[in-house]
Amino acid sequence: GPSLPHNHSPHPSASYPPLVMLDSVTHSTFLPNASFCDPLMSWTDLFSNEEYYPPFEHQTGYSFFNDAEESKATIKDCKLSQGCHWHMGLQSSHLWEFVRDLLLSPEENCGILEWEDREQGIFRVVKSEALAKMWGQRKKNDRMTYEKLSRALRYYYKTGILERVDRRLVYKFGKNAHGWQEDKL
DNA sequence: ACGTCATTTCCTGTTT
DNA sequence: GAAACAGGAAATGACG
Repeated sequence: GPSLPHNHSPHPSASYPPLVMLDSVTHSTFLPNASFCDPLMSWTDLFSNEEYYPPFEHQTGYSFFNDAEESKATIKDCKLSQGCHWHMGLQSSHLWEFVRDLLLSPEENCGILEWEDREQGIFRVVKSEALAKMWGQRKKNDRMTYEKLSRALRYYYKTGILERVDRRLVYKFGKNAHGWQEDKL
């Protein structure tokens, strides 16, 4: 597989490592701007805090291989996730689909959501207010808060879209949620 | 114009 | 004490 840089730039003013490209990836279909993350954290934040680099699942086209490829991702690395159909899915109308697509898109995710158990569909909200802002941005609602977003998530327990997990900020996709399982992508 | 759906907003109380 | 969780109730806005 491709070798990825294990060191990331400590500061936005520092030079970025060259964009690593997979053989199968020749161009990006992704939006050129970084508007997805802008309202959530500055570039300074992105490059000065080690915590913003969660374990990363490398992607090629529609398949994953998250086994031994456990390296830290940089924003540039995330560009590798080109070609995945769910990218534009961030336009999805429903909250659970938005959350799902964010979970499946490392670039837009920015460490906001993280899989707790990929196979069982258990995930954790790492940055609650950032998630709320992003959802609010999607709905053009600057008054969105995690408090209100979580209320909407709790309604999903009733419909089987989500299942309850007794841990703070942890949720699980239910039997009526689809499109999140890696072997079905 | 109306009803439904999917939240959004607000709130009071409990828990971590 | 702050941040989450729990839900009830009512308001909203998009849509058919």
